[in-house]
Amino acid sequence: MSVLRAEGWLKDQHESVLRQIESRGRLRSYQAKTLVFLKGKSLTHYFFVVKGLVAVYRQNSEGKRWIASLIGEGTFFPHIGFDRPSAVYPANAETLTECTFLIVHRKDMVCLMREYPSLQEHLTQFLSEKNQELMTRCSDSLLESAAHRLAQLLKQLALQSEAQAEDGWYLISDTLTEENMADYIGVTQETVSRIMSRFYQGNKVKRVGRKKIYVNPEQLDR
DNA sequence: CCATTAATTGGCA
DNA sequence: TGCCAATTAATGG
Repeated sequence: MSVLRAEGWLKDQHESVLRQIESRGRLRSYQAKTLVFLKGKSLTHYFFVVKGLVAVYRQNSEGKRWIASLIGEGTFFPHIGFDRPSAVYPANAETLTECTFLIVHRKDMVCLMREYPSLQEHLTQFLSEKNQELMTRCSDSLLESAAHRLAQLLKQLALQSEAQAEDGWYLISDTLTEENMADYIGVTQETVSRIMSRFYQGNKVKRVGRKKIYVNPEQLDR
């Protein structure tokens, strides 16, 4: 039954609300690197991430892409279209890992918002936070170095996973490839690799195999 | 063990 | 920094 937990975006929501959302959605699993929706297509569904990680991105005609936002467990996407029946998806979305979503029709989502004011309020707050994040990322892209942007991303992932912290080190496991990070901060994967090498040498980041990345947020700030 | 995919490195624009 | 090429390393059957 309860696949949605009161964590992440749904934190502080009553159990009854979670169940209502669940009752109006259907579960579906996707393999890694699967397209979820395309930019410009009619916005018919919202996706709650029960498991996995998704990239919402735009791409130019030459194939270069920019990840506008990373969607992890406990939140949903896209973040627009609640007000307009004719809304279209604002970007493409692709699973970076194997994923499980609770998929809800746009219309049902709108009804839920109306029926549960707490959800509506939550959404407003959530959107304003996202707005701030986006502004910061955009200004960082123009004002800060690539190393700084990568550091911000790693810290965000570290604190977000918040699972395994030990003496200042956080584990980020099995999520982003360096290519994903590159698409997120707007550089090539070679550049990410070189910056990562500097982080290893500066004891800001450690790596075990290809999958486990340990981050030390404090060292990263120096 | 092999095939595939990811990460690293050097050279040059 | 980006782009290309070559190489090495890890991962998943």
